[in-house]
Amino acid sequence: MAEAEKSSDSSGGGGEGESVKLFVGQVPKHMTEAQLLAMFKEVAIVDEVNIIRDKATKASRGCCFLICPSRQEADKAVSACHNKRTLPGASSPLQVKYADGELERLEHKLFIGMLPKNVSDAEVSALFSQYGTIKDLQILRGSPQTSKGCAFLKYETKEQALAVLEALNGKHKMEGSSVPLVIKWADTEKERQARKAQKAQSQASNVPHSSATHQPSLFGALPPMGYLPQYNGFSYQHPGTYGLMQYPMQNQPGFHNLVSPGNQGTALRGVPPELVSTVGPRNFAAMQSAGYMGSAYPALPGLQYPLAYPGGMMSNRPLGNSQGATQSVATSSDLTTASTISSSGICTGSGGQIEGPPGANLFIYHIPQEFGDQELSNAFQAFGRVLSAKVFVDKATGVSKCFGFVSYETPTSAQCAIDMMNGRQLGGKKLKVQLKRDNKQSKPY
DNA sequence: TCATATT
Repeated sequence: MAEAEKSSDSSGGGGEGESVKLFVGQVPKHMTEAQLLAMFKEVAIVDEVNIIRDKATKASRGCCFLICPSRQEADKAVSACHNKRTLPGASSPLQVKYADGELERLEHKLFIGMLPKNVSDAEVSALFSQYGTIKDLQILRGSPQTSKGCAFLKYETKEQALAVLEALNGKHKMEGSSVPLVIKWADTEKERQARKAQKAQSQASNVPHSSATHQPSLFGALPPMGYLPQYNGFSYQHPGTYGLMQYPMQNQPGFHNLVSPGNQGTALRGVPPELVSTVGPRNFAAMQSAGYMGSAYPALPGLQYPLAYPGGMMSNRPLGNSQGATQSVATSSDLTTASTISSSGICTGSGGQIEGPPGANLFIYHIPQEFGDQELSNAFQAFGRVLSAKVFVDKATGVSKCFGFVSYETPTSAQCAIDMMNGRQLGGKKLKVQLKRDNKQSKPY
């Protein structure tokens, strides 16, 4: 209080002193923004603290964002705090890092597409240095003399990147090329992972006939990705969501067919009416079993992306970020909804994890890769009422990490499960079943 | 290999 401590203000809106957002994890849920601000101000200049809260309950989610006026200050906060101290009530030390997408934003990194195959570093360099100082340039190559037609480039400042975007994107043809360059902000790490996950998913859905003996997986029934996006170019897309649908293939008909009938009206929006009957629930199953999946769709017009990237010519990442809001790769709770959960009214605890009393919670390792929450729950329900079952998955790829938790109502059930299941062969490996470690020891008083 | 979370 008192001192008006502004960062080097200078004049109007120069592109200098960009503020930096940090993500902080392992923040005890009871701490206030004021407390956190006071704490972080001891090590760096911090303009703002925002606790991340549950949308519904407003409860702290145990993490927050910090806004620092410069990279220098942000780095001070990181080096002073990250893994350095544990706040009272937290189970492990503070995690302080650049928020998602922040590093990329600060690097002014661009993706350049539609480069000629035979382009040289010198040519690209010469062209792009007209607009600013190149800090880094990588042309993706298949062999030393052939490019893959794209590159990544970092400029010193955002203004330089904006200048080249304005000047060249979609406008400039390089020698030896018949199409103009495509220039856009490079994907953030998160976007890349989302893309990767989708690719993985589409690969999985491309093996139509492998389900002879085992139970068909949810994704096994999906048509290959990339068939729907074109329709977003028509007017079928809900107008209110159009701008956000950067990866429209998440509206997969196969997926939504597994959702309750009441949802299908909205689930299928974006699909032209004449197609609904084709991919509708009943016919879909028939097509699937008849092995039509590979051939039914390609007859549709315009199936190829006009460009290597969906999103095409537009460099549509604004200043901060945003989008990604709709980019859920099928989450475990979606799957839970979709699968037949009926069995025994188990709550698999999607969302907040329900813990049982002390001694009633299990940690399980070597869970078969293909197990989800529901399968885990099923495997352990013989020994008592399962309050929750959670398999941990890689956030980006959706791949199981092969460990998880099961919580029972009573320690007896848990012990029984250990006796019966520990060391039991399930899938390829032997399960390891043990009591979950208890993190919260004594209360501080 | 123990609940890690990005308004």
